[in-house]
Amino acid sequence: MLAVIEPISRQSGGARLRQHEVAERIKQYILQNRLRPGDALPTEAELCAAVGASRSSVREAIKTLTALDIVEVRHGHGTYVGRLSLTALVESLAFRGLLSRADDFRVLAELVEVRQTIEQGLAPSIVAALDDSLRTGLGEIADQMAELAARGETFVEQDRRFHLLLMEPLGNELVTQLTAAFWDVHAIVAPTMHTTPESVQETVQAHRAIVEAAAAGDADRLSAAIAAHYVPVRRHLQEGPEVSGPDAEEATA
Amino acid sequence: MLAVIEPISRQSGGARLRQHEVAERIKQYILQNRLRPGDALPTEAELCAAVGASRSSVREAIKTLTALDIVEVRHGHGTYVGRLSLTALVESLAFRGLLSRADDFRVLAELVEVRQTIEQGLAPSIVAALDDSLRTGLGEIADQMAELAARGETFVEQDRRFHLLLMEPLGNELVTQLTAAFWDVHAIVAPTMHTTPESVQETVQAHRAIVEAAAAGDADRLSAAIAAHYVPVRRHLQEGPEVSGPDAEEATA
DNA sequence: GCCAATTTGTACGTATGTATA
DNA sequence: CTATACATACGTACAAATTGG
Repeated sequence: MLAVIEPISRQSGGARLRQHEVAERIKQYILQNRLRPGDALPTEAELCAAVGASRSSVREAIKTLTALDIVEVRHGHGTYVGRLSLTALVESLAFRGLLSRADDFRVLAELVEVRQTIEQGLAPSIVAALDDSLRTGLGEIADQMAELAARGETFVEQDRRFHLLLMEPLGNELVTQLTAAFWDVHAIVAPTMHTTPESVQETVQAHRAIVEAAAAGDADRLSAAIAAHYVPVRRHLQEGPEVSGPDAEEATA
Repeated sequence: MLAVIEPISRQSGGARLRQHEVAERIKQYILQNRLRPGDALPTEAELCAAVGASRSSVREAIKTLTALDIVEVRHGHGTYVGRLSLTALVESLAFRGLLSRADDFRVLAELVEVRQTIEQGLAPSIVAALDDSLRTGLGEIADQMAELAARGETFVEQDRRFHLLLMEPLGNELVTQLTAAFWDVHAIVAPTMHTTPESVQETVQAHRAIVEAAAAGDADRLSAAIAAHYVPVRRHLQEGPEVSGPDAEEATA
């Protein structure tokens, strides 16, 4: 079972780091055995014996792969193939945004441009893949937003689900995950962004317009509605960093 | 200097892992001291003393942050703030692609759809930001491609530079980095993709058409040229996995 | 609920490789 | 070339979490 992993030759050409070699071996092991997310990996002790490295090196290699969600470790249970999510992208981009947040929101502005480009560009595909359940689903979320806004409450989770539901019928898992990732980054870097009463109403109306355009099956109208949706977001980002979010301690958690 | 980092209280609410706490402290240290990529971080020994953790925990935390390019370690020199690149996204997506490659190219097909959506969606902005140096730059790369193709050689690096140069004038660093990242993922998962003589010629012509459309300042024509550019790519992906690339050992390196 | 086995997490000491002065 | 500072690797011991009897 572990025969596929061969010990590392000390003098193997490139004098690279031990942990890198080990990480490569583990990736190869997953690929060659065609493992899937959730499948069990050898224990640390077995890996040490298999690749001929110390436990420290094996653990540091595992740490790297864990950060990329290639492997997943459960304390006291074992090591498994990870879900290969985009958590690494979220953490990396979020930290970049937090670093530049004090100066300006350039990173976030760029992110919004990417989000808008993707959503508008996929508008034709969205109307083509339209579905009754999707129509009603989007409508319900928009209704919930209006309700919550009327009560003076926020609707961050509804907003996230709305944009994910919009992308879901495309059947493109990467698009869905990128949408979620970008939304999460935005939420981490500027969580309390549009909370003024006016922009809340503006946002509710924008989502309504998107629902109606999608229901009408008009791609151009949908594209325009999406563009309008991001107008208040862009405006807040240009107003400067004084809107601010929580302190660094909580933001990175 | 290190006073900002406070020791970790054992009983601080969530009974989380040591290394996670340490990683958070390091991130906070970077944020609170407003460090920039390349700035020096305390040595491992100093970090140990500052957060009250052992070398093992500190090193594992650093490993996690290194994978996200939040910190960068130079052997025998020290630890520094990382460049915050998208290497983590590349590694993660590339491995996902390699995992599914044996079965199909679904992941890669999804990636191409995202690339095409972004490039087409930004076509209007590109023609708006057009520049003489950009025009000539794109033209030169296209010429090089044609030359190399005539000699029966490949032009992977030219292809990469072409698409990066196309995005550069937008001034959106995230778009540029995402373009590079997606291209790299594609190159890792399917490096020897379009090498049949016909598709090579097709690709050369496609890039020519993009240059001409951009030079003409016609956004719709540019969008169409980009769409045409991806047609042969999509075709190869649909043809199935038998085109194959290198074995797993080299692919993950 | 308790105990024991397995597995990962943390700590510490030591030696080695690497870069700088 | 020597000395110093630092990261890397190895090994051992123990703590914490999970599972099963």
